[in-house]
Order: sequence, then structure tokens, then C-alpha cells
Amino acid sequence: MTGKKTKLSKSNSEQRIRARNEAKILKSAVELFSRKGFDGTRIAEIAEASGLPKANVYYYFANKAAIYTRLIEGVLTGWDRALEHITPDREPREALSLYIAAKLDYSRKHASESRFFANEMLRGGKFLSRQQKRHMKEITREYARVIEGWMEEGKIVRVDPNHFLIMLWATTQFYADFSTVAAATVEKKHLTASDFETARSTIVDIILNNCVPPR
Amino acid sequence: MTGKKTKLSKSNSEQRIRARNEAKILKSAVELFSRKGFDGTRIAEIAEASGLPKANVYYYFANKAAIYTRLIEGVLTGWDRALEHITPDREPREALSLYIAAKLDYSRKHASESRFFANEMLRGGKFLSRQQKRHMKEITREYARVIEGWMEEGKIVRVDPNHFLIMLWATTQFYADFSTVAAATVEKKHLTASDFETARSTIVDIILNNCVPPR
DNA sequence: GCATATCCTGACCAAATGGTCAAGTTTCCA
DNA sequence: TGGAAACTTGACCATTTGGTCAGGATATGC
Repeated sequence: MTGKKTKLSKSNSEQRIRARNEAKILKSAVELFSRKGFDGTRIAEIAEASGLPKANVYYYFANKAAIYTRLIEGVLTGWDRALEHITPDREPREALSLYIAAKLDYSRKHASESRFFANEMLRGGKFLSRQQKRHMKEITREYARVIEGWMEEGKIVRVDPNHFLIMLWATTQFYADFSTVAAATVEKKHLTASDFETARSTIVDIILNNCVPPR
Repeated sequence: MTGKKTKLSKSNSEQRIRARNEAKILKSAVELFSRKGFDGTRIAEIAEASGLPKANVYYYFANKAAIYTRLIEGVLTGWDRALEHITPDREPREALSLYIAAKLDYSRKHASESRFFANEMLRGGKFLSRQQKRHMKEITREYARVIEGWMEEGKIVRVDPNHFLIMLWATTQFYADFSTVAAATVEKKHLTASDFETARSTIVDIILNNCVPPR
């Protein structure tokens, strides 16, 4: 490319157009994919929801799978962050409280992303690359070790650390993935911040206060 | 219908053909719908997986939605059954232990049905009729009352009964809905009976042993 | 002002899809 | 054994779908 403006040095306004349109497409796509899955979502629906003509969507993304894999990358980045609270130098009560709060916060603010990923996992996670799967496994193993360490030090009641992690994930993601069920259970149309706070304290009460001896 | 053999009095072999083919179609459909959702699943795929020509599927079911709603009816029947363990005349430890075991048993033996329903809930549960939604709400309310009664009697630590139920659902269904994630977490290709038993004891340890005072 | 890069988009394409139909086959019972 | 009911299924239909293309519009920088 010999033009003065190249892909590697776009002007701000060019970057603004591309960044804005890609963001619009991704935001619409995550909502639709989270409800209808990869196969059930139409490119025309993504286009319509993002306010762009269908051919324009193909201007920014090579194909349907490219949109989908971009979304997976974004979600995995968020997944990692919450787990950062679990470090061996921390007391488990503090670390796990922060983790539970962070997960519930993610469920509240990124319900579409959580549901999108849940949908992908329901179908077996086939869109995740080997590297992404390996990464999740390694991270999980690392955190299971931290939890096991706390158990060995008598800081947490001894249970299977893997199943313990599963429990933390299940109870926090439920509020995003199955928000319709959760809302109906608490007899509301939608979950409120108060519901998430009750969820947090319930999970802390039941899981932490059993597993972590009082100070 | 003036024929000797009518819809209301089919012979055994006729019933055998219809029952067998309907069962084949439903079994294939629940697996496909559980992975790809309503919109993403093709009638041709259901036909192929059940070993029938596509037109034959339409001989037994009016349309795609008819297959889907039949599956929802079946799943709701199963959902009810597990909750039967929660009765006020029982001690909570016994009742909840049985409930957790029943739910995990369902997750192990009916993973496709569980995933199918999870998929439907991910999309907002729009296929459930008003009556079905009301039924689920009433059942949930009834069991929340039983749990609340146990709390008032001091038999269970006081937490929000609705969120307590959510926790029970989340931690047991996870093993069916996200079996790929659970298997990867325990570093196996597939969950075994032993994994379900570890799951059961972990859930009982963490939830019951905290919430229910020792005998 | 002009050349180049980027963006936009209606029309189009081949393949796929939910569903139908008519005719043949099989089953069943009097 | 024959007639009726139930079952089977290849071919077909109209519509939908993922994706492409060519040409025009806009933005930008010298």
C-alpha cells in the first residue's frame, strides 16, 4: 500500500468511523448470538440492529464466524480479570468475597456477554481455539491450586477445589445467563441492583461462611 | 372419521409405529435444539439424526414449533418431579439431600433435556405458555415457603429462600448445561458417575452443612 | 483541486430452508 | 381377501440466507 494513509496509520476520524461501526456491530451481535446462537442468528438481523446495511457488515468483518470469534476473544479477556482476585497472598475470605462480587458485577453489567458465552458452552465450546481452551484450563488449574493451598492451611474447609470453583461460577453466572428465571423466582420482571446484592450476600453467607472459619 | 380404526382407538402395532417414530424424532430434536437452539436447528438435521425422510417428520408433527413445544412439555414434567422432595413434613437435611441428589441424577441422565431447557431460558423462555410460566412460578413460590418455614423453625440458617433455591438450581444444573466446562475443570473429557458423586457431596458439604445445623 | 483511501449500498447470486403434495407402500381388521 | 387407515417419500415450491460486486459517495492530505 503506497498511499500516504495506510492501515497502520489511520487518521483519527477514519479510526473513529471504523471503531464506531465495529462496536455497533459487535454490540448488536452479542445480544443476538446470546439469544439465538451462532446458527440461529441472521446477518440481516445484526445489520438491522446495528443500523447498517448488510453489505456494510461484510465491509468490516470477513464473515459471520469472524464476528463470533471476535466476541469470544472479548469475553475471555473479561473472564480472566475476575479471577485475578484469587491470589495465595490474600486471605480467602477477602479474595473470595471480592471474586464473588466481581462475578456478580459482571453478570449485572455484561449479561449479554455472559449469556453469549453460556450459549457457546451449551453447544460444546467448539468455537474456542485449542489455545483458548488450554488457557482456560491452565488458569483454572492455577486457581484451584490456590484454593487447595488455603484448604491445606486450614483456611477453608476441605472440599474438592475444582467443584468449589464450579459452584462459585454456577451461582454467580446464573443471574446473567438465566436472568429470566431468576427474576421470575424473586417475582420481578427484571433483576435489580438490590437483587444482585441479596444474591451476593446469600452466596457469601452460604458458601464463604461455611467454608471459611470466622476471623 | 368413520373407519374402524380411528385415532382414538389405534391398534398396538399402529401405536407402536407412531410412538416409535415420534420418540426417535423427539430424541434427535432435543439434542439438536439443546446445542443450536430453535432457530439454528434444521428440520433436515432432525430428520437425518432420526433416520427418517424430512416429509415424514411433518407427518408426525405439524411444524418445527410443534416439536419444540412438545419437548418443553416433557421437560416441565421432569422439573416438577425433583421438587417433590421438598415437603414441610420432612427434615430439611433429608429433603434437600434427596433434592440435590435427584437434580444431579437428572443432570447426569437427562443432560440434553437440561441443556435444551437452559437454551430456551437463555433466549428468554418465550416458548413457554403463560400457563407454564405461571405454573413454574406457583411451584417455586410454594417451595420457597417450605424453605422459609424451615428457616422460621430454626432448622435452616436464615437467608433469602428464593436465592437459596436459585443456588440449588445453579449448582446442580451446571453439570448438565455446561458439562464441557465442568469436565474441563476436573480435567476429564467427560464427567463420570464419580464426578457427579463428588459434586453431590461438595454441594451437600457447602450448602447443607452450613445451612442445616448438625443433628 | 485532485488523487487516493475509506466507506457505503442496492442489486445480485447460488445454496439452503420450512413446508407441501401426490402417489405408492404397508399395516390392519372384518 | 379386500378395503380403509396409516405410513412413506421424492420431487417440488416460495422464501430466506451467507456472501459478493461494482460503482458511487465521502474523507483526507498534499
